Amino acid sequence: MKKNSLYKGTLQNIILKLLSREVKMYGYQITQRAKELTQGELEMTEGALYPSLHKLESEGMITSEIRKINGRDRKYYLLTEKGKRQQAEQETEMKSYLLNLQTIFNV
Amino acid sequence: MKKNSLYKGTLQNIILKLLSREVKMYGYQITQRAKELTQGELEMTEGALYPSLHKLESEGMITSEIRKINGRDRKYYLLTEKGKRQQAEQETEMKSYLLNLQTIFNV
DNA sequence: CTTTGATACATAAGAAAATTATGCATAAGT
DNA sequence: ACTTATGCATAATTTTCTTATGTATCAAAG
Repeated sequence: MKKNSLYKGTLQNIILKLLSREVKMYGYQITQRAKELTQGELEMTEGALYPSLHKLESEGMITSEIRKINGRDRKYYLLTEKGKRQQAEQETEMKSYLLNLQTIFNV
Repeated sequence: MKKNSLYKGTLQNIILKLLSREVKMYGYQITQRAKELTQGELEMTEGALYPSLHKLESEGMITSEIRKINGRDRKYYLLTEKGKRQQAEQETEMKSYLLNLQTIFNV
């Protein structure tokens, strides 16, 4: 992600979380959603996003389907059952991680 | 750090924060403090910690002084003025980062 | 009295995960 | 015609870790 290198290591977790809140999403949409939610602070780069999506798919966490929208192809991704379990697990870790950082930074 | 790869990218920030709360600290002490504050969840590895400290020193963010304690050498590190400014800046970024993740994960 | 675990620092090799750069293609606005 | 936004993809490089290894002191245990 651009701008703030703190996000390093959180990309996969964020992708799974965003997917868990929708039936399906496509790559570009994920970048825009992340940007909206963070007031423009989190700008996912394509070079990080797409390889990460491919990895998740190869691991069976998500599946894809291509739809032609307005004459253009979009590749939608959706969580598998395995991906849903993984997402729940990673969300637990994320919450613990956030609490730990709050402790260290006395927020 | 061991266990949870979410911490990737936060090491330098955490080191500076811990140093900002003490007059000085040595490497091993930093690992123990981090572990305490996170109930054992954050275990900094030496292979990540020491190179990071050396980098911070080479950048003028911290200085070091060796003290012989109980017949053994300890290398204490302390923030420079530049390091204090850097720490304050990074802490601001960290807080924004935490708020953004809380938004994404609706915590 | 020797071995183990904790303390203490350091570095090299390799892996993981990002950035940067590039490529292709369509649609909409100026 | 040109630029910006949309949309996906991959290669080269860099950053930042993990893992492994090395050195050394001290205390406790057997």
